Amino acid sequence: MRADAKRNVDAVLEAAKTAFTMTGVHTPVREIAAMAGVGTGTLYRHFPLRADLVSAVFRRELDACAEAAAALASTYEPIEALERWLAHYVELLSTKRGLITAMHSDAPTYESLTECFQDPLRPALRLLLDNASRAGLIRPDVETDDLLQGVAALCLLNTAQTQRMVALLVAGLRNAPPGPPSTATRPGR
Amino acid sequence: MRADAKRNVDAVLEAAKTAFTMTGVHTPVREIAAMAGVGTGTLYRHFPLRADLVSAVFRRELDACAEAAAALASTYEPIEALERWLAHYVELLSTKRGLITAMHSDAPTYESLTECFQDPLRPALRLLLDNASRAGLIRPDVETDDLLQGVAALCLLNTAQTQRMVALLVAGLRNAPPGPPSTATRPGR
Amino acid sequence: MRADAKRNVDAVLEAAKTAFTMTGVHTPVREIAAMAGVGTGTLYRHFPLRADLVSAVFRRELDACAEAAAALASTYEPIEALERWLAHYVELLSTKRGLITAMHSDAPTYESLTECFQDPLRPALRLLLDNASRAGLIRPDVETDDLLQGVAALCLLNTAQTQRMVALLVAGLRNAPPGPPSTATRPGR
Amino acid sequence: MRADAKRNVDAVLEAAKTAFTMTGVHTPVREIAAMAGVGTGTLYRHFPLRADLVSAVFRRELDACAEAAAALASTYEPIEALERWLAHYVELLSTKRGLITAMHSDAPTYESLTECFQDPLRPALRLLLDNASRAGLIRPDVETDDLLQGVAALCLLNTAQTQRMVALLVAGLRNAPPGPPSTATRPGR
DNA sequence: CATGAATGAGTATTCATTCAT
DNA sequence: AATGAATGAATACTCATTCAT
Repeated sequence: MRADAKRNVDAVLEAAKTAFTMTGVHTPVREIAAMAGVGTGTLYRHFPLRADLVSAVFRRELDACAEAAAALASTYEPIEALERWLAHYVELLSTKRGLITAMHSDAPTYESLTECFQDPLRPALRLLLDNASRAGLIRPDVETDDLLQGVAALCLLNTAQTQRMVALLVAGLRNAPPGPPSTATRPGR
Repeated sequence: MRADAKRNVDAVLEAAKTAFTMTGVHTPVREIAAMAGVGTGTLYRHFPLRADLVSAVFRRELDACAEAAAALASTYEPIEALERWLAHYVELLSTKRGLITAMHSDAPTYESLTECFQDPLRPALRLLLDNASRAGLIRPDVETDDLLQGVAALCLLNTAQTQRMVALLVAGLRNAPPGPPSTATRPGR
Repeated sequence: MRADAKRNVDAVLEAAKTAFTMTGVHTPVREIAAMAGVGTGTLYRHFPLRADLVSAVFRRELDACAEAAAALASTYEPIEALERWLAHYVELLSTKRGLITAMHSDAPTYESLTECFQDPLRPALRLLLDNASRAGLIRPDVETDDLLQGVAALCLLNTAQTQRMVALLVAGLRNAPPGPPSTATRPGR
Repeated sequence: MRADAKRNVDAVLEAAKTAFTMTGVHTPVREIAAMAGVGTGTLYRHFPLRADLVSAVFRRELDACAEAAAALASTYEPIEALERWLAHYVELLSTKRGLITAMHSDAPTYESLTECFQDPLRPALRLLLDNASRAGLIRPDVETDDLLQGVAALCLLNTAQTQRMVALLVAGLRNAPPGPPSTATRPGR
């Protein structure tokens, strides 16, 4: 990549980050381009889809969130590690205005968005889930994607509600430990 | 209400119902009016706000869902009644994915929507929650609105995922079973 | 006219008067009808054109203004009588929001408006002009309609400006007395 | 400015000029754009506000009118120069009747319009007024803006009427000729 | 006579995306 | 590669006027 191209990409990324914070991920392309001091064409060249730009902007945070999992896993007990990581995840999503809505909009521009966010985080959550599961603290049959997307959806709620609902979800994870007790408590399932 | 007016209102309601299912709640006014065979002015006369139309369309389903609570409560055990009712609720919402995001969009048009949906259902869920709570089967500190909105948010997932997540939520609702793991790690929760 | 019809007309007139003061002469028909407690159809029956309603509302003021001319003529000197009457006229027009604009709009509804206003006032101004003219105080060749419409147009300006311009007009009326002096001062005209 | 952009601007200006003459300044944006053979977006890019377009269209005429003042001032006697310039001004406005009412409509779109028109003409009229005033031919206390706007308002009348009224205004401007009638009746005016 | 329901034309403005320069 | 000009579809909402009830 040529030096000037790189410079442009960086400028766009910077501008988009600000714009997303101020106006949300729906901020018009022109506005972002203007802030970055580039033409819209340039922006499109590097980020053909809005989702590309969005995920690029949040890439660092995403990676940091993913990486945090290992540290948490080695510091806290499985359940607490999971809870703390989900809190990270919730905060990551909740502070991005319009992000959750965009993820569930049917606009083709945002189509790949969910995957972009899910991909780097999947192994992280998998690790935490496996730890807890191996320790017999949670049911073993939970799909990471269910949780990743479910929690993301819950981020539509206000912060306090989201936190309460996520806590409930975690409690639900634990309430059905593998083995006879589970079967006993919830017959017919 | 004049006979012809009534006829028009019904036609609009019918058209809107179809439209909302096909194209979502964002369907242009003109289109709905055309489907109903009326002028846009007529539609506006009866439903000045988009939210009015949306809630009118779903009013019947909402009421039916709300009424179902009592019957379920007297037929099934508290937890099962709750689960079955939530299943109703999920089914009600699942066909209306655009609706959920509309509710959380910041568009002023949809501002009153959350309340319109919550209002008739709140007492219904409250009843079921109280029953289970009084029987000591679930924790007593759950807000109906949290659950109503939380489950609604989860309806953004695909059907299977939604069902799994809602099941998890219900599991989380249930009192932490007496036993070392849960009580020990998270006392007072 | 039947008693109830008369009642309706009065109610409409009353409502329109208020409406015109509050919102200007452009106030929607429906609003006026609603204020009067009648249907729009009723309003249209009695005042098919907006101009009909407007002039009906101001009829009394118009007549009062017209009648004032005789009194002024017999109380003041010709010029002062004229000035005072024009001040009346200006006030009559200036306080009617949107009236002047309506008079000059090309909307067919307002087409007859200028005439409605001019008609009753023409003789009044004619009287005053003739008095001054006969006394040799103003040039004798001034058309009442020119002045009526010219002053009306000047009412588009703000109050102070209107007054200054009307004063200038009156001064202009006087500056060209019939006879040799006039010819001398403005050769070539 | 790119060649193609320039071409478009010119086309729009041309189209708008025609449109304003034919249909008035209210002519729909779409129509003007269509006449110019450009998209509405293009029109908006160059003239974000309707007032921008209007003043751009008349800019040339306005400037020409303003410039004429100096020539007239050096060719004719003060009063005649003034009269001739006002005739220019009247001619300029007479074809733009909708414009005058637009200027006084309370529509925010046209808010800046009065200033746009007044600004370039103010110095021109000032010059002529000062010349006449210094020569003792007219009263010295006349505001340019009063006259500019007053004459504009009078342009709402038909051509002949406008001319007569403007002539009257000019007559009013002239110092009250020495003589009993005027001086006696209205001393100090 | 009165009512008020129905009609539906009319328009500004935004913005994603393309493509000529 | 970059630019940014051009495109033009898409949509809500108002209100005068008519006419069925």
